[in-house]
Amino acid sequence: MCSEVSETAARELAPIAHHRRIPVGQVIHSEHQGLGSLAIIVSGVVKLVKAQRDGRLQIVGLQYAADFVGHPYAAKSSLIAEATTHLELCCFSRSAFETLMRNHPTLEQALYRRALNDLETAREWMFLLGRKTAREKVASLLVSIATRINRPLGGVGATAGKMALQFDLPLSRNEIADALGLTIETVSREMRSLKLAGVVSTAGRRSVTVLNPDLLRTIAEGDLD
Amino acid sequence: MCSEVSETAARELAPIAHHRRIPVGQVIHSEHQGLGSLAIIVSGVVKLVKAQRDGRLQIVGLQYAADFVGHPYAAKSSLIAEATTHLELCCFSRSAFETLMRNHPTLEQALYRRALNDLETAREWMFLLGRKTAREKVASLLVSIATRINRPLGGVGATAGKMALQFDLPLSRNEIADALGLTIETVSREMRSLKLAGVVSTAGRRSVTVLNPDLLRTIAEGDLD
DNA sequence: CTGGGCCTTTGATCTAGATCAAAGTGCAGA
DNA sequence: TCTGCACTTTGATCTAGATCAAAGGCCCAG
Repeated sequence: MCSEVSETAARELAPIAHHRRIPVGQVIHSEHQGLGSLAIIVSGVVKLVKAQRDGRLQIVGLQYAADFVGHPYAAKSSLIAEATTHLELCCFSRSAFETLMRNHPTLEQALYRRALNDLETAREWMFLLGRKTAREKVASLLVSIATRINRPLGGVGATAGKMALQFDLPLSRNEIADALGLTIETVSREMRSLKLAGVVSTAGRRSVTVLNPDLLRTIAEGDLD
Repeated sequence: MCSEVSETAARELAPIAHHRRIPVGQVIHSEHQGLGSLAIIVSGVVKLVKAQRDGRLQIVGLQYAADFVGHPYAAKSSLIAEATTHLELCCFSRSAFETLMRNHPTLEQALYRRALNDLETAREWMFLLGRKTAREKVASLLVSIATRINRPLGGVGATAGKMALQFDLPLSRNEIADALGLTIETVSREMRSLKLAGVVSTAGRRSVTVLNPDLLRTIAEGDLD
């Protein structure tokens, strides 16, 4: 059930893997004593948070099923990784994994490509944080979540750009605010505005239905208003 | 004169490298027709820009001497890379470099580490864009530039955290604004404020002298205001 | 099924930084 | 050395989103 990272290397990966279940809110690894392990997410969502002494927070990454959490070789990284939903992980000891990596170029290359993807995603988000309006930010997050939340292990490029039309937010309003560089009040108001515009509807605290995916994407891209 | 990327692989790298001089403002590669080449910066500064149809810009990365521009394997990346100063590059054809990479794990690993560094830097910047005040942003950029601008090829970890006390900004006010998610007027006002506070002084449009590096760093970290 | 805490929404007001508008001023070219 | 203009500074005003404040309402424990 674990992996699908690479082809032949997967066989050697399996023996050193172990499965873990993690409750909401638990910290996977924090600061640089993230010593422990590397992991692939089997199900659930992990947020990567950068925090400052004074309490300011910024979510700098969301990892979904099939994504990696933690980086081999990475020295520092002052990040906290925390489960935002119930989580199933497939964990590897860092040292065992790095050893394996050195012997399997395909594995190393797969990880390298993931790092490049993460970098691209981070830079996309930099544009959002620096230049988008609150409304565009909220719409963008919804598109991003809808596009990634239901993609199962394996379907990396296949279902590209396909939005889920109904899903549960993996984040609280507070976490959404910390992902978008906004306050929770502004997030709430922009959600309402999108509902009034008939773009989405909600039920309970977490459930979202996308009524007009094209419009949602248009708003997210800033091609409107 | 080119490289110092890795140890033994450097010998094979040299033959496929060629040197290029680039004037200010020239685009190195753009969108995904960045077909051309990968490059190591010998001297000068490159900005990585993400742009939207409506003209909004965000600088999502600055690359200095010894840094790589362009990523092997990278499929997409809707980025524009442009020289913000006069530039000397050491270029490699993408295909030749990738072939070489496949045969030299040390090279691949070196690139992987660079990608992880870029990722860490991008996430640091996400915090800045999402959660710092204008004053903190400007101070942070000055610290960042002062720390990197004079570090020559090779001195990666050695001079870590050491700020140059006098340097020329590699960016115009407009570029600074696009890096920080601000307007040029706000940048100007915050610069003045830092000058009035005796933290820095300026001469001409580009030259900056850091009068109080500790205070500058403290302001950047948000431990003060 | 029911009470209460906590997350969320909604409203009123404030403000950091944007926008609009005019002067300066460094600097490349004549 | 001088001149033109793009870049930058400075000032006045506006506004998107923050902050402050007060209900609601979801959801879990009992």
